[in-house]
Amino acid sequence: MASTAEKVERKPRYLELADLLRADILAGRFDDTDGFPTEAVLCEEHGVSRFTVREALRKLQSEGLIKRRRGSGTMIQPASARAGALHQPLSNVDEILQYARDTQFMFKERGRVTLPKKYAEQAGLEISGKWLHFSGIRTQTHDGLPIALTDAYVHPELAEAAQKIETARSTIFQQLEEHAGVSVSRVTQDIQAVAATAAIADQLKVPRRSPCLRILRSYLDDSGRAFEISVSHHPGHRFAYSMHIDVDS
Amino acid sequence: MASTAEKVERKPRYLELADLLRADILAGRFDDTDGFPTEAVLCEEHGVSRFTVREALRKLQSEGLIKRRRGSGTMIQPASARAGALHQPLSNVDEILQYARDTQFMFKERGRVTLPKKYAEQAGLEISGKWLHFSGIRTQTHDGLPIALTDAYVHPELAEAAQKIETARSTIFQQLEEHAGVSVSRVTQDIQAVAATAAIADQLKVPRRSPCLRILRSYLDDSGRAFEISVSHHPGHRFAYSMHIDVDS
DNA sequence: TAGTGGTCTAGACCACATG
DNA sequence: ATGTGGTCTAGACCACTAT
Repeated sequence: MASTAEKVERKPRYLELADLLRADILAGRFDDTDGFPTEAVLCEEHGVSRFTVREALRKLQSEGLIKRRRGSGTMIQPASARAGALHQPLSNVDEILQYARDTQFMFKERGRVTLPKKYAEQAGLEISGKWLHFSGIRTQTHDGLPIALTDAYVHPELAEAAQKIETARSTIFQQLEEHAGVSVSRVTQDIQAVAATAAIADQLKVPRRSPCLRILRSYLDDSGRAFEISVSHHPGHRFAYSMHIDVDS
Repeated sequence: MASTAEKVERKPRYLELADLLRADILAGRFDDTDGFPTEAVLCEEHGVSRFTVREALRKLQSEGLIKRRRGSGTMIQPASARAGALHQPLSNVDEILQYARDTQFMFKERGRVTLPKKYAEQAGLEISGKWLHFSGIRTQTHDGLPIALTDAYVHPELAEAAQKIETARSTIFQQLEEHAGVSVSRVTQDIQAVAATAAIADQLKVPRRSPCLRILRSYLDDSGRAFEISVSHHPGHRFAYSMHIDVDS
């Protein structure tokens, strides 16, 4: 029998609903009216239970799009307070990945090396095997000044799959997810202020020993193994790491 | 009538449960046995519904204490990767507040000033009125070396209530919550690498112009008003800002 | 196949904010 | 007084993992 009812949906309903509402918010579709709909309204409009609605709204809230208050209702969070020009806003998981997904680096492969000792220590890893090394630089579009210098290292066991990585395409961990069958389950970050070494200063076009923000990221899979380590240096004058956190209680 | 049944509990049950389980985890009470209990077990043991259990576990998960996988079960997240000694771990909202709640500063009141222009700009505020200024320093317990130099500014409208702040007690925003009737609803952070000025270098006991991590925090209330701004400088060598992020999807 | 956590329903009561 | 979101119950089915 030919199936007429398309059964394409694989996403949970609450995520579908969240996608819908997110699009509506970003399109400004609630700005004119009396604001954001009530839970009860959303239940009826979309024919789902309150649980599903609340899960969807929880997601949007964690993304900083909405704000909810008992008694008052749900309000759309203004995208304001983006004063400083050169900020890199990151709030939750999605955004930090977005940060990586939406930008493209030009990487170069640098061959296989042992993980630099200081990075391995800070990431809590034992030094083992030869990791595949990439390095790249990101520049601002309008003035061409570099804002990030990144070194990335791929776990020895994935190095083979990592050979297929195209340096002009998306991010490394994204391509690893595609080709090596791993998936990011957790990201850890260490942020520190360091003085630019000569090599870094030259590439970032800043004076030597000038302050740099160093971000060390570990990408962990389900089993907690770090399959990629990246170290980024950002010029202190041109880069601020910005984040917001909602208080739930 | 004398009430025999004590009605002390004000916290929701899922938070009580989360507190219980958190204490058990940190006490290592699940290390020996077969691991963390099942949802069903927790439901029965504590006489609550699955919803309550799941809310509690969601909390612990967001704190990075546990990790859950469909089919496998709930596992305690190893407290590993705490290699570097001087890390300040922050993961979610609660933890950033914890960070403030669990530590105590010794502040001094510095009188009323206009908000420094560069901080006001970065926080997206208009300069208005005289903010009450506090400053303080935090040192490591074991060697007495300073790891943070903080300047905090309280909104003019709350300055009166802020006069009552005891400089030896808990944090400023915590005391503001008590006495001024405001409550933190959101925290924004800007993290940047800067060179230590002479004054800062001297107090942090680091060479002048050495790299510092500068964290600018805005504490916002329900209506989105920043009622406190704080600026902390941390010595780059002795301080790393560490955070982890779980990927939900 | 059995058991886990993930999703979902249809109810209920409550604390809180607003008119 | 009404309506909001926050908490909570008692069920159910499903996707996934382990055995």
